Amino acid sequence: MAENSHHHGDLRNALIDSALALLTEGGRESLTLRRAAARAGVSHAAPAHHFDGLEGLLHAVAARGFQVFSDLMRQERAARPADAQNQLLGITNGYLRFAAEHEALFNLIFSEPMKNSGDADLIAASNEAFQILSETCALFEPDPAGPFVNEIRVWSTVHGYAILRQFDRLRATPDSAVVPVDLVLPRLVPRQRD
Amino acid sequence: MAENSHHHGDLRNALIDSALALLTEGGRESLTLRRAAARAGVSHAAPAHHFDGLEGLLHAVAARGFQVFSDLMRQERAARPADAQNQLLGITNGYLRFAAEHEALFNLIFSEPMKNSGDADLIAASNEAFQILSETCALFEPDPAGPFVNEIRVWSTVHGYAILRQFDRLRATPDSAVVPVDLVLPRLVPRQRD
DNA sequence: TGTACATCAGTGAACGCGCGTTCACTGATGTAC
DNA sequence: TGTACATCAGTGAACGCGCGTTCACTGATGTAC
Repeated sequence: MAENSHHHGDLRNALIDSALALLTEGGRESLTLRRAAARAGVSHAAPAHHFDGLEGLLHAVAARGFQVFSDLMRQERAARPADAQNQLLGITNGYLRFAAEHEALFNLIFSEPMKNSGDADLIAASNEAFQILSETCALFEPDPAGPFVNEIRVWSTVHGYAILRQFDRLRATPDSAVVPVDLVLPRLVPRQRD
Repeated sequence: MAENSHHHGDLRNALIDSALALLTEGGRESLTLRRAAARAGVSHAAPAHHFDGLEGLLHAVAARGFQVFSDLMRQERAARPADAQNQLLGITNGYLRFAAEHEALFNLIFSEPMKNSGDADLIAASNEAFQILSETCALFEPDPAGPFVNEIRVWSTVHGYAILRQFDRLRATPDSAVVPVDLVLPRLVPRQRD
């Protein structure tokens, strides 16, 4: 692909990269189609060839966000011993790292416009992330109350914990220590080997 | 106060009311200073006399949001038997009702611009809501791991549960039943009477 | 291999829009005396 | 009680801004033959 070419080659991905950078630097409010285009070194009309408006770009960014999210969880899980408890801690650690290190992106993927998006890529990426959490919960005995109960318990807890941390609500007073996530997670029973 | 008066009388509160209505009808994106003014039947320049820009209005709306939040929790708690478990269920029910019935407002009060706001009213209202949850947790034995652990466990769980519900993630498949919150909350030990 | 041509991705000017903000103003309210 | 006056809350015109979108265009790419 020639330098100064009229054709970019992979503008779609370049725009998503630019959008992620804008998000990181200035949060959701500083992410616009025009800014993403400028940052990718392209005219402001160019994105229209790749995304269905700003919302289309947001969906694509969120889909990419879920991929980063999944990668972090898998990475943290792989770095730990294979027993259920450690695997779960890996997942939750990845979850919390994502919320902390990619705060604006984390907030975006769980924001209003991502509900019922209908965007196939986004739905797939989101399902994949949730799948990772689910399969790790499968290392434990199912809660007697029914299937999927453990998944929701873990997932609710870690998500809420991430949000409370964003608002610095994890300590009783400004002086006291933060309550660590290990103390907060439900205590599940590892599945018996047969 | 005369009809058609040049002076409104209680414009500040009227603007907050208008803002809440806009929020309910169209979400955060449809809440602007100009629209709130128009809805309150006042010129678009009037809000400047009462709020420090859009952000000031948002903070005031969020403070009011936390009051509604607190009221709902107290109301649900008061409607139940006095034992610890029922009181806690009341609180969480209020929490979840607020998230469901005032979704945009719920999302606003936990949104980026509300972090480190420095707005005294907002901080007070937010502390009050959290206080209600804390005092209800005080009906249970503290977790041996330390103070404030139960608070964070309950709070993380119910908050995460509310978010997952917004994204319809409380069921394993579109056909299966929603996992109810009672199964998800941590099982705490009621405090012994002395 | 070369030529003609269709397709496609990016350009740049132009558009209208709603936004927050400023400003001189006005008219009502409240206070001093 | 009445008058003068300061204060304050709301007006309406005007501003500049960045936004998304449209449109005719151009130049590169890819394909048919």
